[in-house]
Amino acid sequence: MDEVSGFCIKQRGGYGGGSGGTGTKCGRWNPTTEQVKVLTDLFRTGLRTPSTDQIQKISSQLSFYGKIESKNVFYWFQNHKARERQKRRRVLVDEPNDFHHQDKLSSTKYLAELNHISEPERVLETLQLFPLNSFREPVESEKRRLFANDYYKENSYNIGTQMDHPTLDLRLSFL
Amino acid sequence: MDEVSGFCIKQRGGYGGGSGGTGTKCGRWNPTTEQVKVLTDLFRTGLRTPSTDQIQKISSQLSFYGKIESKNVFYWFQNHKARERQKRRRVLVDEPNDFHHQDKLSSTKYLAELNHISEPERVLETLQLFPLNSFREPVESEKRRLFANDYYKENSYNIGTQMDHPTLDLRLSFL
DNA sequence: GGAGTATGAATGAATG
DNA sequence: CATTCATTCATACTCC
Repeated sequence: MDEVSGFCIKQRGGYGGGSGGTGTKCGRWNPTTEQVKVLTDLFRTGLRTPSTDQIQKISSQLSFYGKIESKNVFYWFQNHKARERQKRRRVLVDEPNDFHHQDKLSSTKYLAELNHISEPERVLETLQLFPLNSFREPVESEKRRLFANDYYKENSYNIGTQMDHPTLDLRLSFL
Repeated sequence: MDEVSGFCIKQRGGYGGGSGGTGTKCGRWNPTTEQVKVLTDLFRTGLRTPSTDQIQKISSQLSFYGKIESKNVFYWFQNHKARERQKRRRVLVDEPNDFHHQDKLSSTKYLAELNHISEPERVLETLQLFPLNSFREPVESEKRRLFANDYYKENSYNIGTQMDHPTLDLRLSFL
């Protein structure tokens, strides 16, 4: 990630062949740094969803640096793409406010605040159903539970405002 | 990827937590006791895998107590759930004979955790209970995408005759 | 102050 | 493509 050490020297690269059963638990692919570098370069170049052919070729090339299979390349791109998207989505809605240093409330008071407006909403998760047929004619590819509207922005919760009723219920009411 | 960025670029400038990791340097998120408390309460309530927007909301709330990002919440739940499962599995396998190996563990933390887990714990969220398939039943769903036919050959490197040495050059021209 | 542990972070491997 | 699980790495913390 960003602020982490750059000195992670894993013992990767150990794809030794044979060597008597390889006591090492070669459960999953452990890419070498060269392999990672090449893959990252490819990604940076713009490659996001390589075709089967491309995967084959990449795998062949990378096999020079160590054991690798096509599915590893496939998964690598899948994961890399998904995680970059995820990270972007999070950071987008994350940092804006750093109001976290004015006056520290006690834990009980905070919990009380979380209970504000104990709506009988009872959000049990997995029910993100809400009509979105208002704009845009529903394209066939509009299915998917894309509840995560990318333009999800500020959520005003009145952090430091009126609050009483210091119960320790904490029913996730703010969710 | 950008995992090669020096050391701490991040400073968790004082938000003097109630206790816990105050005074820590920078590097990785060090939750305050209040944050941990709230997260644990949420977990106890039954929340195990919060959705993206739930994560964001939780993060927003917890940011009052100190620096926090969405990914921290994400990882927290991920780890907490995984380790509880891991622990449970370990205990399950670890009980071949009913020896009171309680003396060996001798840790109040362990006891506390046992006490914690044995709680009824109603999961109010997409519980995938129903261990119908928990008994092997090797219904092979390992379809392995389209890469079951991996042409990877261990002895034929240098397919394109273009690399002969890990020079990291690799112009990506083979695509 | 080093061993052992708790835990944050990362990622490979899936599944739907 | 979104989400999840398992495993591992890295580090903060605790206790001799």
